[in-house]
Amino acid sequence: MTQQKTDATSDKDTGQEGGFVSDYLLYLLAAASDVASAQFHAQVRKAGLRVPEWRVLACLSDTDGAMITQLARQALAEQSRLTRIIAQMEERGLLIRRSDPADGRRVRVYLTDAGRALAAELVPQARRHEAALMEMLKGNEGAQLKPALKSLLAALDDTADQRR
Amino acid sequence: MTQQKTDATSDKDTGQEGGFVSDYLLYLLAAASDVASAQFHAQVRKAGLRVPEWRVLACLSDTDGAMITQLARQALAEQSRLTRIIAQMEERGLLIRRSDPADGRRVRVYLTDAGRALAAELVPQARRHEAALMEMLKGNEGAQLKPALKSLLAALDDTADQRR
DNA sequence: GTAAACAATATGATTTTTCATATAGTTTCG
DNA sequence: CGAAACTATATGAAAAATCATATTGTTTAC
Repeated sequence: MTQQKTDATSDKDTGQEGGFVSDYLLYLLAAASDVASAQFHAQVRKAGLRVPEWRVLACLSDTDGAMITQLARQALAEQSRLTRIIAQMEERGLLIRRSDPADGRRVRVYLTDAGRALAAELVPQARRHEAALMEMLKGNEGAQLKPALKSLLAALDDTADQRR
Repeated sequence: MTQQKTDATSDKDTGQEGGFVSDYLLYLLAAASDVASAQFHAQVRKAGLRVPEWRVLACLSDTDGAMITQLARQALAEQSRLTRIIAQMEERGLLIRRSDPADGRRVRVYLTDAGRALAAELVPQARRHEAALMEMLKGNEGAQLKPALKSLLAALDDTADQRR
């Protein structure tokens, strides 16, 4: 019991000897996401953005004129959170909001030149960082990672049509 | 079907047509983690725990007597956050804190019977949920997911020995 | 045309999380 | 031994995120 051993379980290890957690899919996903993102998120903050802001920027650079709700889904954030993030980014001049002429409830969001410039700086950084990660993986089973993740997402999207 | 589609980008789709984001590793990881965890996290909350509390419980059921800092790493939470979570869980009678006789700075955390009972209820639920997920993946490339994630984590742990 | 149902965004109050730093205990080294 | 450097946890203040609900605009069905 209580492996109080200040020995084998030494100070430094993270404790993943082989219990439940270290082989549990949801842990592996969360840990991988956390650890893999950490370095790049530091770059994001150096560029003066918070993580959710970077996500919005990236989404908009893909799909300009998206609506708040769309952005919330894509950027993995809550709607009310997105509303405020968009407001702050608008104040900073990164984007503008325009109500959709076809449906006044909708707010469409467009990058400004400043926003596009920032995206043009960060997206390539993201690509380079991703390339470095992929480089670490080539050869290993890690090479399968992206297809495997897409497969999981596809399977889940099919099933749980709750959120739509 | 009020398909209010202001054109190609219709209402329901998440907008991942094929831009940068939808093929970006860090997005895939974060999204997969989010979506895959959502259902189970709902069960966790029904059991009266918040997600970080569940994580602590699971880690302790693997490694009883862990210290706060260890738990923070394993449960993917900040140290100061962990301190408070542990305090709250102690108040609820799920665990107890004992200062390590060998090193008075360290606080070792042990599950109580109540804590162990709750873990004995939730861990099997987690296993079943995981099994259901794996079931969805068998056949596809998704089957490679766990090895691929482990490979990524291993590669990153090797590199960034920052946090240790 | 209008009330009911619905949909998209906004907002106030609260809870959760982080950040910086304080406190307490330990080790190193002269 | 004792000061400096270090390590583990705690804590106050601030920032971020969430929840419930309000507000505004649109569609449906009579």
